[in-house]
Amino acid sequence: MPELPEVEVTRQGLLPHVSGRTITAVSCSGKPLRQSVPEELLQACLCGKSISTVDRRAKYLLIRLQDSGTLVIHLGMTGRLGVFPGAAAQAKHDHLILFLDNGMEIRQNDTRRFGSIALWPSEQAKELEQEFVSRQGIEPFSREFTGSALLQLAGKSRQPVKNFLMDAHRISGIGNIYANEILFAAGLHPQTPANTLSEQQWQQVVDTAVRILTKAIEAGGSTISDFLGASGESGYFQLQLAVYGKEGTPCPRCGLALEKSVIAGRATFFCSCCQPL
DNA sequence: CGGCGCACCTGAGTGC
DNA sequence: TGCACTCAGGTGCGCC
Repeated sequence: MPELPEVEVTRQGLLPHVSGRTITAVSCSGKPLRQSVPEELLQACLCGKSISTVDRRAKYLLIRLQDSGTLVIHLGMTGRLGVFPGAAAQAKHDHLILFLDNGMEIRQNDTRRFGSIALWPSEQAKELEQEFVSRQGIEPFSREFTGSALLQLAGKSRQPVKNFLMDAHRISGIGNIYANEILFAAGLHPQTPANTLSEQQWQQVVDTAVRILTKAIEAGGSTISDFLGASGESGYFQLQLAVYGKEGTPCPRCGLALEKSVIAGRATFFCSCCQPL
């Protein structure tokens, strides 16, 4: 599910309910996620610690502890985080529960288990975070996200621009849905080889991406008041989508039927008139 | 090295 | 109703 906007909305929803709270106990389902969950490490490093804040980097949530340790959660395709009263029934596929000192619980739920949970213990947090950051692509809400930076990143790559946008090692946070939406809004065919875009066109991609991601976060923000106990359910929202999942329906700009194809194994939606190759 | 295909996993939807 | 099959918004590995 989550792309950058959903993760950011989860962060914003989580923050007021967890910052300053102390974790009193930890419970794991025992089932592996993408990697196995380091249960003993979590028990040792989380119990008795208070949460200072929650940050986001790319699609990862960074739950910061007062001792500078960091709990790193990736939601994968189906992951959710929510804050529940202890009395609330647990859900199928809850894999991590953090018990808080006010009787509430942070619950991580992930049906397909494509997510991940890791911990940077305080002693190694700095270097582990540096290593982590070095693997991530440009953050769309950072100053480095510019047309000239993308032009340079693209270099000679003939990779379709859609794959380029979705490549987390180059740009972080843009998944299949928003890649489709951004390219439609920017008037670029998803198959356009990355090395053929001008700096101006990259700048157009940058501006469009920021606009669409911002709108999506705002749309999600309106549901944050329901965050508590909702398992993120209402924290997930859908920006009004122009093309994703809409093959056969009229293009919102020109009225021609939208098309669907598969690029790199991912469903791709576009208007062949507004996004010429 | 770059780029593609695939595997990881469960569940929802579809068609017979 | 049941079964078989397809598809799903992420990521990283292996392979050419």
